[in-house]
Amino acid sequence: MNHETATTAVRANETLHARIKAQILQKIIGGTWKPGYRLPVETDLARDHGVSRMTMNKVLTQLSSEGYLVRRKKSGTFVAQPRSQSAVLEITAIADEVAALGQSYRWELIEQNLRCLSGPERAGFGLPEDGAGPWLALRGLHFAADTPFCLETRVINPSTCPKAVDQDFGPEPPGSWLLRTVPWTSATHTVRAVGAGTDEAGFLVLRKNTPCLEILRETRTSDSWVTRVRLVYPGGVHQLFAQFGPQLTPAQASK
Amino acid sequence: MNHETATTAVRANETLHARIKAQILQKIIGGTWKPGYRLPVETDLARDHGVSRMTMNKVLTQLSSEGYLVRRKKSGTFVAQPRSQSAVLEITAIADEVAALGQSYRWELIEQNLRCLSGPERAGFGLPEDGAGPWLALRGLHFAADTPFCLETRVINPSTCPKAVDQDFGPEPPGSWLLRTVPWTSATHTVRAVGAGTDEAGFLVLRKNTPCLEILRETRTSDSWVTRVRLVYPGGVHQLFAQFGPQLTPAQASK
DNA sequence: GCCAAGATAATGTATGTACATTAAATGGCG
DNA sequence: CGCCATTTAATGTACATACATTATCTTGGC
Repeated sequence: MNHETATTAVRANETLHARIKAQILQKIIGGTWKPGYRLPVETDLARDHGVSRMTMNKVLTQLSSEGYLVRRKKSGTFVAQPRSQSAVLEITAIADEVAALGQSYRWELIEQNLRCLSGPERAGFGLPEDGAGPWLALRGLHFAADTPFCLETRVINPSTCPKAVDQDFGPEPPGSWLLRTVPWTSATHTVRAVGAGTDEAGFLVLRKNTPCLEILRETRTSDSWVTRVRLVYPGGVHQLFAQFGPQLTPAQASK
Repeated sequence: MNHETATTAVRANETLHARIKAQILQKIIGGTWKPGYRLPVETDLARDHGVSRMTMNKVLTQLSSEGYLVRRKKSGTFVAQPRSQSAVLEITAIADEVAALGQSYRWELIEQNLRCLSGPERAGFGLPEDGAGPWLALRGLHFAADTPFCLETRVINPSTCPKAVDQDFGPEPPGSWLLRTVPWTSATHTVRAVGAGTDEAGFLVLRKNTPCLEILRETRTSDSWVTRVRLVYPGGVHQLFAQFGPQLTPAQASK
């Protein structure tokens, strides 16, 4: 039955549903199927991939429980809207964050340039010394109720996100724009406590050396990075929040 | 076939495998089945619960992918070891953390008392004013290579963990002891940047007001809290690290 | 032209069966 | 006694089938 089209014949030895899951996931994170897109019905997908409905069901159920798809009876199966940024660590798009506090939000662009970075700048983003193409450098301030709330310093990789170069980030901050524009991403966060430097203190209206939370986030698509951002929050004001059950990474059981 | 024993007849209307999953999970988080315990084989469990092997397989597969169980072919199915603390946010048991850096580790107990807390102390743990039973109050320092690395301030709820009262936390820090002792837990983390207070600065050998990461963690079993701990790390030294794909909390798909 | 009742099309759940995979247990042979 | 081949007991995967559930669509009555 399963007649293996030429394209799928490549990677063998994984399980059947794992392979199919990967194919579908590729369409989602690659942006071929955009958020909201309704995919073919289960039975058709099963037929197209040459598997039984049960197997396709397993794939779709998994993708749904992982948050890539949303399924509704009778209506069909849809590509999910990107969850702002990790439901786990509640670092939401900053505008949402402020809105959640019931305060008015404003964004102010400070710099937008396609340029190379200085050594210290590169170090601040954890970027290597070598791959030094010109990048889109951005900086801006987020205000809540007219008080500066977060200083954002960002680079965008123009080779993975060329559209960003022509975009004007005056009206809309790059975070939410990227969220809308770039398909699916995974992110890495690093959190530290730092004292406000001279310019941070200036922008955030703090005394120098006030403790601040620094969040460094690297966002990637499949294999190259899209953007790196450093967010500096006045320490006491902001807090991260995370909740866990025992989950992920199956532990070793003793014999 | 499914003759519904008196005990299981209680909660109806959930799906079959959800109910069975809940029953098994209860044995795990309740501690009836301890970490490392080998559970009956799939076919027996299926028979005992009056369902098909496939259904039981679904339950066990899910619990395994959620990290409660570990399954090995031929060997059987085992209750997983509690994953130190959230594989997600890599806040591991502190000794592991230091070991990962390849440094020698030492723990030094400062205080261990069954007593009531002062108002400010309670506030520091985010505890309410009312429920003010006497608690086990602990404080101690973690050293890496003979440098103080983290100041730990903790309360343990004696009503959920009575054994802790008689335990001597001189040799072993309470974090890892609890990890071994208390069955399964979920945790809530709050992260802030603070300036070192007078006593923190003293213990950690810092100048007052040095930026520090403060991690407040509340650990719970099913419905009451077990312990609350405040960990204060010198800012630059420590960093949290978290990696995400899009996951959890299925998003709404547009129609 | 509106509303309600029923049909329908999609996903959701459960079962039975078959065979694959793997690592432990076993047994025989040197 | 120890090693290697074989058996076997457990989980892992895939398929076919049946029926349940539910939101949408359709149809018929007024």
